[in-house]
Amino acid sequence: MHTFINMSFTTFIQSAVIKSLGELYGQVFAEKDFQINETKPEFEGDYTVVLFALVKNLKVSPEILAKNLGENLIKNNPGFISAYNIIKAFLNLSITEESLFSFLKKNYKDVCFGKKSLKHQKVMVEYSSPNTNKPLHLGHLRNNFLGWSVAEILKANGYEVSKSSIVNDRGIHICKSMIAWQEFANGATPQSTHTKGDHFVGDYYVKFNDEYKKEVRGLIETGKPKEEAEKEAPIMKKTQQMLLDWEQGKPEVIELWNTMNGWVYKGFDETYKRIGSDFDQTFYESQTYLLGKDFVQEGLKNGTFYKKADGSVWIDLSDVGLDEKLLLRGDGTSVYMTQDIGLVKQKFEKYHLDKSIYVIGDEQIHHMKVLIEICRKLGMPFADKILHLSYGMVELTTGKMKSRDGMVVDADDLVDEMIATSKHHTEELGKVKDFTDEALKNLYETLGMGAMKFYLLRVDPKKRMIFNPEESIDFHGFTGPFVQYTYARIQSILRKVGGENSVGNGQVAIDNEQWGNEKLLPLERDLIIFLEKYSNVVYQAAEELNPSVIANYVFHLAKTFNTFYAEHSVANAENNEKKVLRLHIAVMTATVIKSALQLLGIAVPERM
RNA sequence: GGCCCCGUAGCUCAGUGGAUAGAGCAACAGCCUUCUAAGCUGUGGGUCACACGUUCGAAUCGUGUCGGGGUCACCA
Repeated sequence: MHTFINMSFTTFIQSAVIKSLGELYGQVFAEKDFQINETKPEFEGDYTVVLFALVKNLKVSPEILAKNLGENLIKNNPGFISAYNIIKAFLNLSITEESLFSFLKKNYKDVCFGKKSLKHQKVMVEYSSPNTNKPLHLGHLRNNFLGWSVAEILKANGYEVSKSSIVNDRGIHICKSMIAWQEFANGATPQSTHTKGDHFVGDYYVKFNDEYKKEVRGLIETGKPKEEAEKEAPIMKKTQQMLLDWEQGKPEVIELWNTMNGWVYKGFDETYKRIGSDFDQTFYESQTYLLGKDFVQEGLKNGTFYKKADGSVWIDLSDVGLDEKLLLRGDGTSVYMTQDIGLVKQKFEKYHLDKSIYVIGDEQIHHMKVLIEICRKLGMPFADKILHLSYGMVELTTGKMKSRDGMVVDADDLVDEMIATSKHHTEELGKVKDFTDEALKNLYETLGMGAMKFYLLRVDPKKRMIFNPEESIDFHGFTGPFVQYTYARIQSILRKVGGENSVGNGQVAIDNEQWGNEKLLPLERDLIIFLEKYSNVVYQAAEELNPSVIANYVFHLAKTFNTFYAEHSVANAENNEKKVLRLHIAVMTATVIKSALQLLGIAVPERM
């Protein structure tokens, strides 16, 4: 008899316990009535049923309940549960080796292991969303990696995902760098100065702020109050005039705007290519900022909005604990919120989304709350399908990053540094001296980006994180390269065993070998049990929109394999059965590592 | 001030109702004629901010206090 388990072990145990309890006590329980945990390493067993809640409910002693349940579980599932033991009200269950073997045989080289089939639900993940007045920095990297990874995780769970970005390409801040360029550049261009376009424009944004501060200081010295000085600084006045000219479509302003944005886009494209960000749709605020005036009229008509004496339009949200919110200025121009609602509406109508996820920093939690509430009040059917995936700011040990003051960790610089560091480490170790220049370049990129992405994704998104620019990102321990190294070592084993024909994962011919009679050693058992949990981890990561769940899992997996690797030989195992078993474990570990890292946007090297 | 988030080892972080709270880094001591030492093993390091409460059981839930951050724009 062969027990074939077509669900996760935990799920199977859950339903088995429910069935047994029904037989024993004639009562129907749900999953929430008891807990299944993994058994602590100091005890015998693989999974633990925590019985305290049931003891209370059934009014029996823990010992008797555990004994009855343990025996019934074995009786009903002899192919799956081999033994039980009881400590206090913890019922520890051991899984049969037969189940572990059949699990391994079925899944060991399945690249889709852990992923779900299509569920016909459309999700849009909006991320990155840069301003076109400055280059990307460390905070944007967290956003980009998060958005990309969450999209992959959702795909792995069967969602149809499209990635989008809204480019913030208009407004007063864009005019600031335009004015500064007009005033100080003397016609310089990225080409003439050999500067990357986004950096070139960003430099003028900084220049604007320097000049503005200088002017304000000057005005204060002539006796003007600070507030007045800030309003009257000539460069600021010019900028405000430029914004008006832009909105009226003044040709020379539009031309300059197009030129400078073009420079920035060229720079962004380069960076996006290096960090692996891509988008199925790109929205430009210059094309969407007028959206939303229609629904304002509608809202006025049905009484959701109201007009003040100066003609401005508002909504009152005090009934849900929020303030009044302006939607249209007295002069009829719209604000950020108005545009945002217009774009949301357009997105849902055009793409028929089941969910729209916004990857935006936690400083905008309030804004998104207001946005959703207004949609709800307007009776928009998608109001509750909007999700704000908020993440904490990346702060430096020296404080917050400010583009205005140039106090930032620049994305391009950091990428360069990571790649240089991986080159340095690789050369020092000298293991890949036979690589071609092309292969070396790829390896440096794989490792450098791996270190960086893992570093930013291993932390719970909603927590803010602190980056110390003095200490560069590590390549040892809880890092991307650590996990990549485990993968490369497994490939090395496979090359050794598979000989010349082996070109990578799963290429060793072991499908037809006879094995499964040798008793499992503890580390072998741990690895199989841990591999089995991958499906649950992929599911959990999607539920929580949290890639750190994957990062933590894959690190633990690599760590466990490394311990196993140090203790037991695969290629020179005690006998052929052991060798075949360990090859199954090794191949599956590599398969899961590759799959998990892919969900984080990280590639794996065959050698390193 | 109102609302929201956070506080776990020297540092960076896991752990959200279960067994003696875990990793990595840093420090120290070991391990390369045997599948890659970017690795492995071990040692030291904790009033889980504090107090009270709920519970058979609390880092985890509730209330309060202290400390840090965010936000409450006719900026985006």
